[in-house]
Amino acid sequence: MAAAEPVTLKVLAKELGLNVSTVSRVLNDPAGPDSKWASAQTTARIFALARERGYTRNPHAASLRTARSNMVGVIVPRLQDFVLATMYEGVDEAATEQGLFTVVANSLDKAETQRAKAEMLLERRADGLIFGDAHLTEPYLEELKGRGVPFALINRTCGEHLSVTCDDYAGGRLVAEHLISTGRTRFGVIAGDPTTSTSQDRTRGFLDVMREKGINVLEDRIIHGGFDAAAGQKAAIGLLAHPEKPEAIFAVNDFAAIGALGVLQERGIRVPDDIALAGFNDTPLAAGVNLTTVRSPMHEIGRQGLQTLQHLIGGGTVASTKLAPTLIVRASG
Amino acid sequence: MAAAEPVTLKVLAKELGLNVSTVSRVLNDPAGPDSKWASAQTTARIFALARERGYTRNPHAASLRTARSNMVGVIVPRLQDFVLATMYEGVDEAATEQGLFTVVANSLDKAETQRAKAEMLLERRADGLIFGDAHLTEPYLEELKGRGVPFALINRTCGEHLSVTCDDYAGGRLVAEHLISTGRTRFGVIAGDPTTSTSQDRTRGFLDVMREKGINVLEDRIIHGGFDAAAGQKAAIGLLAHPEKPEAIFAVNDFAAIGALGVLQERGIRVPDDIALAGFNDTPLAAGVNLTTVRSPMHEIGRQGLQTLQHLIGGGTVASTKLAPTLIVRASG
DNA sequence: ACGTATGCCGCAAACGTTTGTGTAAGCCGC
DNA sequence: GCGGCTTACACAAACGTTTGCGGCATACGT
Repeated sequence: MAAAEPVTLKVLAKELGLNVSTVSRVLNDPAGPDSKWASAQTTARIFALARERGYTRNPHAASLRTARSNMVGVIVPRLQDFVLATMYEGVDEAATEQGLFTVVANSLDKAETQRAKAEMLLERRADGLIFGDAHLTEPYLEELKGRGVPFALINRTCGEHLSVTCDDYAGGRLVAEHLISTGRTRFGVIAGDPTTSTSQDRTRGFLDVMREKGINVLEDRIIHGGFDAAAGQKAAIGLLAHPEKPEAIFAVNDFAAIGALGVLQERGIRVPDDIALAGFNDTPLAAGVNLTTVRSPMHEIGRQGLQTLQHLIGGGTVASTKLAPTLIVRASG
Repeated sequence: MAAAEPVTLKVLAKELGLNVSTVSRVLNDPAGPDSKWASAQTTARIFALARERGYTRNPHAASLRTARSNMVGVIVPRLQDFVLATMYEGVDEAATEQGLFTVVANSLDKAETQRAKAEMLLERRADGLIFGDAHLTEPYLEELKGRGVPFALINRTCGEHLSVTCDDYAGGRLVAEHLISTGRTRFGVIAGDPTTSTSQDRTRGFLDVMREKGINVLEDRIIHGGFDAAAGQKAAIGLLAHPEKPEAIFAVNDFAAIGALGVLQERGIRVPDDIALAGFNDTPLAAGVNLTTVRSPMHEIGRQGLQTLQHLIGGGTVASTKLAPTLIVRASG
């Protein structure tokens, strides 16, 4: 067990009687074994020795030289959120395929934290950023654009900034059409954080259908708050406090829906017989509690988010994307 | 809007009429403003200009020179899992406090993927690794130890390897004592993946109490599988297939418990009147569906996991830690 | 007054890559 | 048999840090 000296291009080159530049070029050539940078024989010898010695390029040296880190930073409200965790998985999967790697950070949906984390990632020389926590008014994104930092949004849109999202408006419509088709006429909405596009678009889609069908959803039956189970519980309690209980509730998010479900069960309200309930995203727990919901392609949103960013970095011309949702009808509604 | 040339030590030094070495030393001195590397005046000038120009150290250059990346790699079964996501948040929080940063990867609980991701992280020159996906037999960890790679385990233990976990055995005991105290005598266990310490320790704790109280839990009432809602559903169906239904079910994991809950409700079985149900971890959804469970300090496990690793890297002497769980009694049991 | 300590700072060599440019040898066509 | 073209490599300069060493003052001790 020798001193375990690191195996660098230099030691490979010396052993092969070559210059580091040649070794570097061959090893980096995407053409692989039939690189045009050396004779077939030399190329083979280089690959053989590199493999034998277990050579791995020092990414710090490479990044220093090329001024590219091959790293993209991802900022999400919170990784604990299944939805964002899934999208991040999609981002990371696509990144790995492209030879990139990702670093993720929680913003807790707070502007200052978002900014701090983003700046930290930029200090680490991220080549680009992906935001999963955009709010409808977002001066920081403008600033970044001004600074020429490449970035893309996932999950939530924000103005004209490049984004990959679910077609939330369409998803809201799906739920509305379904619940109306079951014959209900009084509705409540657990609408999530009003400063986000997901909240707004989903409820807008829902309400547009209601309006089109001539159904009036009272303003005070639309309850805003957060996206988690606790917010769902609180909103449900609010909706049930009305003299005329709703016949169906649309929560724009599965977690909020499950929180609401807990309240209903606690009070002995039968679902869906007394009140129907629908969520959004089709997280596994929705299946676990038989919740009607809208499936959004979370993983794919992440994947395309990274691809979009990469095109942007590559200087290509890219446009925002909206992926289609699917209604999943289960026992709750 | 000039060519936006990067602001390096060199440009600072030139502007100040100093040498880069001086600037570097002052900027790196943990003593901060009263560094002993330069006169108070010079130090002030350096800090002033650095701030004005918005200097940020190039981490690639620094890492190249120092051969330390200040990055630790974290490997988890899956970030979608709330429990591991929370632990990772703890890791990352502690890392940020220490001026480190983290990169996380999913292993999907598969040995090959775990190895592949770990090696990728090491190629990126991670200073150390944290595993949240250890299995009871784990040759790779032995190999890493042999190679001198610093690492720590969180969530699950494995042999004598350094770890920070919840005291799962104690948690299992808590559940057993509680369920017995409610007067039930026939039990079923949804035991999760048997190749993990969490599964084994939690069920062993549970069964030890049962044995101590003279209660016999039949072998076929202990159903193994995964840790997710789907596995919970399947296991619950299995348990209900018995002629004598259990009076209480302990799922070693909240998600599995929620899956089981769905099956019970679907069949019109009242919880807890007909069957009591308890989970493990106290995820927010447990509160959402009023599930009795065991609270494990997930975030803190992550934090201490990082601290442990850091001590290990620093050459200190460290021992494994088990953090105490708390029983949370809710409506389900 | 002389030697030594201390404060303050510069010099220069790494760290491991990537990449523009240089240069021999061999082959071609004529 | 000579110019030009390709093949197959070598040379060397960066990229931005960190850090051992050295040097010149001024202050201090005796």
